[in-house]
Order: sequence, then C-alpha cells, then structure tokens
Amino acid sequence: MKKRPTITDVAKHAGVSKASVSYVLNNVKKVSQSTKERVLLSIEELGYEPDFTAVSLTRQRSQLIGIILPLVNQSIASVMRENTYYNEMISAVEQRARESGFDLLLTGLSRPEHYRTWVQKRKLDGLLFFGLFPKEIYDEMRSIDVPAVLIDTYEEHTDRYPSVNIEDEKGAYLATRHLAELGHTRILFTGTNLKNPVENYRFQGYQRACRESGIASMHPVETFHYHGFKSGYEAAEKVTATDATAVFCTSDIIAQGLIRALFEQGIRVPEDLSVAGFDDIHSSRYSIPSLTTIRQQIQLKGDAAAGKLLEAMKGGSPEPEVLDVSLIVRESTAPLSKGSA
Amino acid sequence: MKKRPTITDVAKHAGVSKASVSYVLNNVKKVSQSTKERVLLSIEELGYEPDFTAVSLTRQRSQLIGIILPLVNQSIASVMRENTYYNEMISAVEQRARESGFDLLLTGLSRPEHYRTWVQKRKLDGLLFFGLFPKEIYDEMRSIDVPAVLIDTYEEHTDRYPSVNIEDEKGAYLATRHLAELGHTRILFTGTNLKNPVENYRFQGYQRACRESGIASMHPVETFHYHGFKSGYEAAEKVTATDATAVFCTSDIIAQGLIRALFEQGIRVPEDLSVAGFDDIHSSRYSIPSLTTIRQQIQLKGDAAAGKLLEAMKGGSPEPEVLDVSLIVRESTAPLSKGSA
DNA sequence: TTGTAGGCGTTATCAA
DNA sequence: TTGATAACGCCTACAA
Repeated sequence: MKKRPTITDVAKHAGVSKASVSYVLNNVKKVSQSTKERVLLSIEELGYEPDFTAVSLTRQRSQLIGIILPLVNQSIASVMRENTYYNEMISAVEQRARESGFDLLLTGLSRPEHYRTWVQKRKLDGLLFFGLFPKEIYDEMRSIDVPAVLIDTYEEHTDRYPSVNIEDEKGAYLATRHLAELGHTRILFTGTNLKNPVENYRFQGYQRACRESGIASMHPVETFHYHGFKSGYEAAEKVTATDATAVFCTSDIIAQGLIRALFEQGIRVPEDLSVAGFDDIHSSRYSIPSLTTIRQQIQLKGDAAAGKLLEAMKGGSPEPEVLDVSLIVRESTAPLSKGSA
Repeated sequence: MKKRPTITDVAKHAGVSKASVSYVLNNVKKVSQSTKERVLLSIEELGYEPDFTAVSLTRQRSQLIGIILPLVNQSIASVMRENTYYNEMISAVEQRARESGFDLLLTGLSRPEHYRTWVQKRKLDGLLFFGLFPKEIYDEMRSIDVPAVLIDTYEEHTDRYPSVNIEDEKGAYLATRHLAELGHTRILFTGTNLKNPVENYRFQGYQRACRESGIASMHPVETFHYHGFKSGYEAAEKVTATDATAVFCTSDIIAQGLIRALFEQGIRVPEDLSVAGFDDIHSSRYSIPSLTTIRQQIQLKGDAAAGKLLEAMKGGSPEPEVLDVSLIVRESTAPLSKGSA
C-alpha cells in the first residue's frame, strides 16, 4: 500500500509551501488566484485529503460528535435492542452529521467520572445527550465547556445547554382525553418512573385531562424498569388488579408489552381494555392491534438536535425547542363497552 | 477551564524526561522501579490521561472501530429504525469494544470511493461490515489493509477477511421442515432478494426441506426491499395470490409486516395461514401472535465479530465462525386445518 | 536506565 | 501574498 500523500507532498508538487496549501485548504488568508489553482490541481492529482488526526491535534477538535446513551446493566443494549425510539433518532442524527462532515462516536460510558476525560481525550466537538443523566455529568461537561444538546431533559440544565423536547404534558393530556371521550372513567397511567421529569410532565397531562373530564385520577403504575417490552409485560399484573377500563402508557414499547401480557390472559384489547401509548415508534403501525398513540416526530427531533448542536459548535446559541405532538388513533382504543372489566 | 496536563507536565512534576513517562505509560523498555513509581504518582496526582489525537498521530492508529452499515436512500435509517437486528448486534459490539478501550464510529457512507479515505483520515483500527456491500469496497479496504470482519457475508471475500455467519441453510431448513411436519404441503418462501447469498442459502435450505418432505417447492416471493415491515406488508398481495397454507419469511420483520397485512384482510395467523420468521429479534416474543422463528443469537454474533476484530487488530488471523441456529416454535404456526386457504 | 531529539501531518504566527 | 518555523502531544530510535 503506497502511503497517502501529505500536505508536504502537495506543497512540493505544486511548488509552494505547506502554509500556502493550508491556506487554500481552509480558504483563509488571501491567496493569489494562480497559486490557488496550482494547489487545487495538485490536490486533485495526488488525491490528497487532510489527515483528521493531525488536524485534530493542531486545531484541538476532531470533527467528532459523541452520542451519549443511557447505560443499563453496563450496556446500551437495553436501550437499543427493543425500543427503536433511540435508533430512529440516532439515524436522523447520523445523516445530518455526515452531511456536515462529522462522524458519530457511539458510547455508553460506565462511570460518570470517565466522561470528562473521554471527551477530552477524543477532543469531541460536541455531545448529544439522549435522556437524563446524573447531574454530576453535566457539571463535568460544563467545566470543559464542550457544546452539547440535551434531548428529553428538563430541569435547570436546560438553560445552560440547548435542548430539544416535546410537548410531554400535552401528549399525555391528548391521549387521556381521547380515552375519556370514549367513555372511560377509570383510566390508568403506567410509566417507568415518575421521578423522571419527562414522565412526570406526562403524568401531569394525564391528571389535567382527568380533571377536565370530571373523572378521578388513579394511582399511577410505575415499573421502575427502562422502556422495554418486559416493563409493560410485567406491569400487567398491577394493571389487571385495578378496575381500569383504559390504560395510558408512557411509551409504545411498554404498551406493546402490556398488550402482549393481556393477550396471554385472555383480556382483549381494545374490547376489554383500551390501551394507548406514546412515541409512535415505527412498529406501532404494524402491531396487532395497531397502537393508538401520541406521535412525536422522532426523526425530526433527532434532526433538530443535530442542527442545534452544529449551530452551537459554530459558536451560536441555539434556542431550546419544543416539538409538537399529536394524537394518532388506531386500533388499541375503543369506546367503553358494557362488558368491560 | 484549566488545561489538562500533558506528558510534559507529568515529566516535570516527576522530575524525569518525557521519554521516561512514555516508557512507563506503555510499559516498554526497562524503567527503574523508583522512577516508575514517581511517574505513576505524578500521573495520579495530575490526573493525567494521554491524548488520543496525539497518540493517533504518532502511532498511526486511533483506537477506533468503524461500523459500516448499509445505506438505503442515503441513510442508515431504514436499517436501524424498524428491524432491531442491527441494533442488537451493535450494542453487543459496543460493549465488547468499550471493554477493550475502543470507541465505535458509526456511519453509512454514501459513496464507495469515500470509504478508503474515510478510513485513512480517521486512521480507523478496524472495520465491521454489517452485511454485503459492493465488491469494490472490499477491494478498497484490502488495498489499505485495514483489519476487518464481515458479518453475514459469503463469497470469496470471506477467505481474505474473517467472517461471522450463521447456519443460514440449516435455519431455513428447520423452519420449513417444521411447517411440513405440521402437515403443510404448500409452503411459500418469502425473502427480499435471492441474489443476496444469505437469502440464497436460506432458499436452498427451504428447498431441501421441501424435497425431503416430498412436497414441491413453490416459486419464491421476493420483495426487493430491505428487511422492514413494509416489505412484508406489501408481500401479502403476492402471498395471498398463491394457494400456500404456510409461509417462511427470511426475517422476523418481514413476517411481522406480512402478518399485519393478513390481519387487515381478515386472514388469521396461524388458523388460516402459518407464518414463520428468521432471526428471533426481541419483539418476536411479544408480537401477537408471537412468532415461530429461527433463532440466531444476535448478541453472540456481535460479540464474536467484535472479538475476531480485536484479535485481527492484534495481528492474529481469526478463523471464520459459523454460529448455530435453532427453531423456536411459538404461536404463528399451526397444523394444517381443513379450512385453510 | 534515562534523556535528547526528530517525526507524525496540520495549523498558525510572524517575518519577509 | 507567501514561506519558514514553531507549536500540538506523544512515541521512539539513538545516545549517553
């Protein structure tokens, strides 16, 4: 394998100095038209491409964007292997990043105190946080002031870092109201953990809808697992122990797991129990029954996050963004029927 | 933000030369116990961590592993957002890589001719190919001899690069035989494209099972799409146009899409039509009906691929590996009944 | 065993 | 407008 040409080769070939080549490369400074042409020609002829590792060293930046995913059991597996929510977002980010000349570094770091050095060692240009992390991590990041964008994160971090969120409260409100309008008066809220602000807002939306509909909120079911099938599957027990005729789940994947468990118990959805989800991940249109859910435009969200990060990396101060959501009615919800549980 | 310490700082702090620090860092050469201790102490005190970009430049390698995903419509989205097959594997790879001090670079490159420079610019240490790519890409990679491991790839590339595959032929055979044993005599094969060796082997397995069962193979249905719900959903038309009473699909995601389409047409699975899939992705245990399928241990596959790559990067020559598969019988297949289509 | 110095490929400073 | 040349942070002969 012949070595690839360096800037020195180009300089020689064009009969100019390395500096000049660098100038035209980064079109900085004025370069005479003639040398510029000569340099460009040499670059073309030699098939030269700048070496990122060298550029990284001098520029102190890497053209790399780090994606921070939640770790469950020392692995991002739980988060990637069932719920395509993250994957849909990552793919959107990847495309946007690639178009702008950035590559994506994927990781779930194990220990918070490692983040900082990781970012520094790699000289990451920007970070995308998918979800909420321990507070100390944000502090670490701030101390090395690396641009970052937070997705699905509320709290005080947001006013320091740009964020992309959705109308969580509204989404849950819409779903719950939909169920109420179908005649349900015993509507259950099922989530993973109300300590998470995202879910908490959704719970508030649920409560508001109940209030406005003149029905009583029920004690929420929390699974204390991540958003996966199993979480919903195992929640079934708690769900069936109530007299609810309708359930709002804070994610589609939980809803799907729940529906599966109900199916095994002979409880029909929606005939016996209506179930609504949240996210509108891809599979929800294809599941049986297809899922009534709150659509958040996941790809748009990823794209927006990537866009804001690119802007922040250029020195801008992008505004936080809150994307709208909408109710998608499919097969998993139905009017309250006489025979309901 | 205070600058992070460099090797020079450590050297000063310890009262030795940069070289000595480097020596203990890479424990190369003999270093006296005393200086070694002093250096380690300084490293500890200063919280020093080597800068990867600098190391990359001198060592000519990056501690980075590139993941090459198929691009559909200029995006890896299609491949990541529905079928968790890839995601399950990526997460396994990520964990293994992280444990060994490597980070993952995620990408779907648009143009084959870009791969080479991409790998070189980033000084990637190794590549993981998920699926089959245009031949020219392998040639490019060979020309810069970067270690790589191919997943789900047959053909002559395999004898140059280590590969991880599964018993594709056997898997399809098992599934088809299962359907035949249930009494089905009109069994349909549905895949995306028989030109892909993986699918072709599966077709051969299908044919063998038919032969051994004394039933006629049917003309295969090809969707000519990637493995997604839509692919299966749209295949329904072709499927129902036949007199098949059972269908073997080359992926779970296709099977799920197909089942959904059948559901909409009032065709019950498995009562009216048995459907078997391939992969055993996570959702297949939770779908309704749950899917009879061929299990490939996806995480194991990813882990094996990562392991081989790590070995190859150390200069080893890992053997190709073919993982076993097994039949998982669930709800989507049933004995042929009188009333079947 | 330890230190000096050159090099990795670019960018950036400063003269010329 | 251009060209030396010194960083950037680390590794590694080669010397000492």
